[in-house]
Amino acid sequence: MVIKAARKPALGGQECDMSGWDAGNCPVRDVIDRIAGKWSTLLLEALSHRPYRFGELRRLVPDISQRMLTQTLRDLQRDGYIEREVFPTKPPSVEYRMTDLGRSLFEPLSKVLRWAEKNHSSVKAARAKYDESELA
Amino acid sequence: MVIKAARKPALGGQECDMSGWDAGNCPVRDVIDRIAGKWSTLLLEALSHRPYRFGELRRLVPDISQRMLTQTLRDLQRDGYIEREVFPTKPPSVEYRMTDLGRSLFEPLSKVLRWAEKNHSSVKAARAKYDESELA
DNA sequence: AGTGCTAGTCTCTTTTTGAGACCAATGTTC
DNA sequence: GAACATTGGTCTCAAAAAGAGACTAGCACT
Repeated sequence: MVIKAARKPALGGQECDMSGWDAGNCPVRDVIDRIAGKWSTLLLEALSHRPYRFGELRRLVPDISQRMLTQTLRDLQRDGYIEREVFPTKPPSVEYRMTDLGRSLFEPLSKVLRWAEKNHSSVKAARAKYDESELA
Repeated sequence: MVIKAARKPALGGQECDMSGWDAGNCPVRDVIDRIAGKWSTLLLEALSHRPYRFGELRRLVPDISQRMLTQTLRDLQRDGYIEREVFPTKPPSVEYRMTDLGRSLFEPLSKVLRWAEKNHSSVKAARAKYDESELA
């Protein structure tokens, strides 16, 4: 067929293995989908430094809504990355702190964060280039 | 870590200086927000193995809509992680392949993916525990 | 002559997110 | 002693994003 002949040969010459990579039902997605949220990494980053209370996190991340802060914290807690402790103070305060599991996740995750920090300019350059070529 | 409350946005507009961690305006967020999408990591994982065509990716990830596949690929391309090449075959085919920048990103990212794979059971256990305690 | 392939786009509906009011109990201020 | 702020949320409604599915074009195959 013409299409196959004209196409550039694929790398490796081996059909994708995909062993352990079930797109529809894989464990990786089950975990990643949760920490891939817009706010999850941000909160994990914050809580990797030290425990924070709800209001502190809210001030720390000014553009998160209370609703999403509550929800994201609850999701992270449910997956076992952070703990929630209520202190019976006068207005009861709530503290969130990272668990061992969370710390273990944050170790590789922080490397992606550092990559992002380091390569931000390359990404911005790529965007500028793309936007310019699209303009034509 | 020092938390600065919202100050008057001066010339630069940078408000939060938390030892290199600017919540509101930081390069890390600018990069992470894009690769934190539901489908981004999945497509990067696929394209890390070998180049794929649009339809191949669609079959590979059956539960992505064509709309989101197009959009996610375009975002990844815009940020410079993947390249798009059109082959003038009879029904024109389009191939997507990872760039050097994409590969450089995928190196730390793949470690998170492997963490997810390895710790899936811990996360599932945490969820079960949480759900049970919530039920009470 | 009908069907399928290609890589999308367009529209419509459903889900997710954001903005902001509201809560109850206490503490501080005037 | 009345007003107002602070605690960690929840609730509602509007806006944005995502999903489902129809539609496109030219050509190959049957």
